[in-house]
Amino acid sequence: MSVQLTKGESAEMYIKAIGELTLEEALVPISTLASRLGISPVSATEMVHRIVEQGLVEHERYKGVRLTETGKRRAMLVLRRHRLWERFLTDKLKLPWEDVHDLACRLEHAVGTEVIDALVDFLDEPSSCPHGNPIPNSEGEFEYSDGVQLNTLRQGDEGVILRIHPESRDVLSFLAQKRIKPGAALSVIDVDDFDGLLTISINGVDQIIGQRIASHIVVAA
Amino acid sequence: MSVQLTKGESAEMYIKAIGELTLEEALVPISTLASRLGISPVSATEMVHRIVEQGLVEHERYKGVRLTETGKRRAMLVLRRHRLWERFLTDKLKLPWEDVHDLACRLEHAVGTEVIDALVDFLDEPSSCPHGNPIPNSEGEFEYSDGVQLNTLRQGDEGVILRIHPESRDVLSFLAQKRIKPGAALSVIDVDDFDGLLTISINGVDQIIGQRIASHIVVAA
DNA sequence: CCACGTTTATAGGCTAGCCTAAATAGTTAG
DNA sequence: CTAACTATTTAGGCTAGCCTATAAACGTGG
Ligand SMILES: [Mn+2]
Ligand SMILES: [Mn+2]
Ligand SMILES: [Mn+2]
Ligand SMILES: [Mn+2]
Repeated sequence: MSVQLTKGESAEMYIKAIGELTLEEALVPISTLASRLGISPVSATEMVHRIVEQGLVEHERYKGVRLTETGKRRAMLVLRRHRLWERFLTDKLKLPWEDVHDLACRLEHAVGTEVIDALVDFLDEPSSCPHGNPIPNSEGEFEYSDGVQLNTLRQGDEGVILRIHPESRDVLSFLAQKRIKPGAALSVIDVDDFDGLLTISINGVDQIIGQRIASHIVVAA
Repeated sequence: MSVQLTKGESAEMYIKAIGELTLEEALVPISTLASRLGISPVSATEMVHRIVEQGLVEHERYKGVRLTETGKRRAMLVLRRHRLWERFLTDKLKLPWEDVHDLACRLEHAVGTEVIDALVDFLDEPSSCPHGNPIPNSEGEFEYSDGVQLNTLRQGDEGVILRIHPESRDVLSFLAQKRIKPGAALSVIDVDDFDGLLTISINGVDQIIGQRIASHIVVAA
């Protein structure tokens, strides 16, 4: 009769986070990981030791962590589940763009391949999440299309928004409110000399946004 | 940025199980609960104390447990989520009848009202799970249509299968294999004098089934 | 009415994940 | 080359959920 409750969702969140942070730096400091997960550095270190034991990551002392091949595959499969659930929640259930990220973060741990494969069929093999990030295939492989962070653009530059990365509820609801989404064309009207505030024209409207938020917006190169 | 992992799935499983077992006896002995959940009686007793503290159940010493109003509502909402996910998994994802119960048992804890309400719309407000059990409404209310357990029928009795209850992977795959599902008409050809083996005619085929499995099959009165 | 079986409690233990405070080790800028 | 800063470890603690072994309390059949 036994029912079996999950355990080990944490490990999945750790490797997923490492996978996402690896896009920025090859070696992720445990402190960065800890703050991303909202966990104390001490606890993060403990958990890192556990997942090192499990062969999911390598740790270079005082430098940071890196996923092993196994770990990378596992992490990408979590990301796959996450992004597929996001597609389902937005496309089929019509839930708000800014809500689905957190909801998918719960669902991503609940069920495995059987459901996910069926979900892929049901959704007609989508290639990206609603926020523009690519969905890894069943082997955990995927490619990011080339793009640059909006905060690196200068006055006069133009481009189309490719994706929002990394995703978080705060960032997404801020952007939803300003109607800034993947697919939108934009041009940089001005970049402030002091704080780097960007004045951009998007959907025919001028908006002023800061460096922090701009770093989450990836624009086609 | 904190991520928040669930905890408390166990409590949901306990109250759900109590809710289901209450159909048979008003006061559920902790031992019954324990064996249903595949947990030791000592651990089940501990957990019962915790959910008593939380006001979800009442415990009559040496008799058993009973859901409080709050507990009943909560339990029925878990059941609601469970049965809705089952419908989704069978109707939309085309997953096997006998697989969806266990899968839904994972999904039922993952997300709350926002997703479930949207799911109800998406599924066009289904009234029962694929195994014939009614889906409680958003207040946790529902009604079982009248029915009797197949093992209480005698030779010559006829009826239509209403539902399978209680559900479990073993029971469902056994029945799937024998193509015994809700909606099917059956008649009792014979009841064995010694072990109560039932010979039934269903879908034009004769089948012999035991008392244990027959007790999971509810037939229209 | 009392012995036997069931139910509950007690005692002692375990793992996963989290925490803080304080000590120590490594890196790097000046 | 060392002080300051950062990264990690150590120590000590906590909760939720599980476990086994053993003891005590209860309730009922004969
Ligand atoms: Mn998650
Ligand atoms: Mn996304
Ligand atoms: Mn469950
Ligand atoms: Mn069902």
